[in-house]
Parts: sequence; C-alpha cells; structure tokens
Amino acid sequence: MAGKRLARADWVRAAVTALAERGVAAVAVEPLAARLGTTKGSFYWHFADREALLAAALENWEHEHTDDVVAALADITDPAQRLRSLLHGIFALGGDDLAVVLAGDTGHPLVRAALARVAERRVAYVERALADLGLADAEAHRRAVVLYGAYIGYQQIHRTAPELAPAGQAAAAFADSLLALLPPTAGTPG
Amino acid sequence: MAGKRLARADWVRAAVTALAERGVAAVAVEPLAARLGTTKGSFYWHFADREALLAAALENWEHEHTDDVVAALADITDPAQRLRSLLHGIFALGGDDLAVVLAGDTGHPLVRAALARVAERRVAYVERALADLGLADAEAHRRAVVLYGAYIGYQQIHRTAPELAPAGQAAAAFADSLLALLPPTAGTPG
DNA sequence: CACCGTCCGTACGCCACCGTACGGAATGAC
DNA sequence: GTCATTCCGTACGGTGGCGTACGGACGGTG
Repeated sequence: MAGKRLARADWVRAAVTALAERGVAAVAVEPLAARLGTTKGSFYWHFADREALLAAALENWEHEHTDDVVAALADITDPAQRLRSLLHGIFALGGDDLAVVLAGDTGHPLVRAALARVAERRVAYVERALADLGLADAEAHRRAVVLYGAYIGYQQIHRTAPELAPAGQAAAAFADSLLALLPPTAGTPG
Repeated sequence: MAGKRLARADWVRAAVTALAERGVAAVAVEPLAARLGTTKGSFYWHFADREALLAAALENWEHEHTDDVVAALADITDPAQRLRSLLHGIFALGGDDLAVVLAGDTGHPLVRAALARVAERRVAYVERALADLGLADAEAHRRAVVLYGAYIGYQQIHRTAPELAPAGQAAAAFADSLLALLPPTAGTPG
C-alpha cells in the first residue's frame, strides 16, 4: 500500500475517485495524502495547489468519458449498433457518473465548465448518430437530449434510491427499452 | 433587510435556499447568519447544532415537494389529466430541484435518507396514476421510473448545460413529449 | 563514494467554521 | 414601570484544511 514514491498521476487518480464518491469537497489535500499513505510534502511537489489537482482530475475524467468512449466505438459503422454498444457500455459501468455527483458543485467555475462541456459533447455524439440514422437535425437534437437525460436520470435515481434503479441486468433492460423508442419517427410539435 | 427578530422558520427557509444553490456545504451557520443579517447567537438559540438545521431544511423540502404537490392535485379525478398537471407544474417550477443538487452529498446520512424517500414517493405517485390508467403493476412501475428519470435527467442537464435543456417553453414541450409516450401499452420483456 | 536532482516529512502560520458561555437587549404580562 | 422570558451579540477555544519553508531521504550518475 505505502512504500513506493508517488507520481503526479497517482494523485490525479485518487482525486478522481474521491470526486466520484463525495464531490469536490472530497478533493482535499490532507485527507487524500492520508489515504495515499503520504503527506502534503508530496502533494505540493507535484501540484501548485488544490485547484490544480481538481483541474487535472476533471480534465482526466472529461477525457476518459468523452473522447475515449467515442474512440472505442469508432470502428462500428452502423449508427444503430453504435448507439446500442454505447448505451450498454455506459450502463454496464460500475460506479457513479461524475456528471451526477458534481451537479451540486456548479458553484465552482472549473466544475461548471467541465460539466457543460461533457454534456454538450455527449449530446452531440448521440445527436450525430441519430442524424446518421436518418432523423432531421432538429429532431435528432431533441431526441439526443431525451436519451441523454434518460441516462442521467437513471444514474441519478440509482445513486439516491438504488432499489428503484438497480445496476446490471435491470440497467441493460432499461437501455434496451430506450433504444426501442428510437426508430419510429414520431413527430413532435415545436 | 435586518431589524426584525428571527423565527426558527426563517433559518429553515434560508437553509433550504442555500441547499438548493450550493448543496450541504452551504448550510453553514456563520455564512447564513451573515446573509440573514444576524449572528450565531440567534442560531444556537433556535437550534441545537448545524445538523438540526440541516434536518429541518431537508424535512421542509421533502414535505413541500411530495405531500404538498400531491395535495394540490388531489381533486383532479382523471389520472391522465393529473399526470399532465403534475408534469407541467414541476417543469414550470423555477430553480433547481434539490434532488439534483444533493445527489453528490449522499455521504451524509440525513441527505441520503431524504433523497431516497423523495425518489420513492415520487415514483410511487406516478406509478399509482399509471396503474389507475390501466397499466399492469409491473409495467406501471417500470414506466414510472422512466418518467421520473426523464424529469430528473432534464433538470440535471438544465443545471449543468442550460442551453441544451432550457426552462419554460422548451421544458413544457419536453413534458408533453413524455406524456405522448404514455397511453399505447407497448409491452417490455422482463 | 560523492554528488545532484527528485521527492517526501514535519512544523508552522493562517483562515473558516463549529459550538459554548454569558451578558444584555427586546418584548410581553401584569 | 417591574419583571421574567425570549431572543441576540460577542468573545473564546477547538478543529480541519490550505499553503509555505525547509531539512533531509532517496536514487541514479560519474
């Protein structure tokens, strides 16, 4: 557990974990140091201040949960299949999505910006897949928001009342029922 | 602004407001006292400690956003119309739903419990309306979770990326598109 | 082994907030 | 007006986290 010397990346990883569990407040230098079996001396060697760690953690999360996910699906040509893989992948992911956990910490500028960027990229990705599927731009956008909202909502309920929105089996079924709503183009009035 | 003496309820109101803006961390005695134009002396007369205020604020919110909402719809006999009024009512509500803001503070037992109770009651209410509408129990439950999840998701996106999920007009349209998905009983496999 | 750059431990001062103690102002009862 | 009760101001000690200073351990290079 202890013993080895730490790299900057070790702090970032720990920060992301803390972030996912208890939000921005958990990204605290001294508690994290204790958790890593080291001291503040280590931290302030690798980072200028607490803010720098938070920024790095957010950036790390932002990258892993947008770009990397997209890259993993890059070689699936069928948009419908791509969406299916996406939904199943993210619902299978254990742990709580930071987008849900951090929604209360929008007072912090870095957090607010990261959350906005992530939401926009995610919606844009789904929107593009829906457009590839033949939906008109406006309709694709509306449905992308609905789809992403459904995902966020499920995750949020899972975190606050797990028995209502279990993980695993039930989550996969939920994802499928969402996908079932897609193909038929039911027009919605502006 | 200042001047008058404060009642316990004044503190609770201020706490709920703070809670809705920046979460549990914002329910801090000294900052709230400053905001109310008074001092800690007042606070510790009305409350045993910070925890007591938090509990009162949560209880207040919990009541206002479950029981009171339900009561307001009690005299609408048609379940479909009741759901419609419910959705339009809650989407019209300005400000962010505490259920979204507090999702990151589940480390706190009181918060966790309150969030779980609220989610359960809200889902149960929708579920009952759907059952009254003729859906089988299991199906009503599933759809109630979907519906509540969609609401939460929209609220969450609104808080983190407002341009994707605007309030007012667009929210009402969103609510209507949700309701449009209801009547046709499309069976989902268990 | 001597040296230098990298990394960590420890001690310190600072600030924000919690909770307590207690004196005193404001208010209503009579 | 007196008096008791209700409510508030202020001063204090305690705690936890931030950031700095600095001494020294570690590890590679010659």
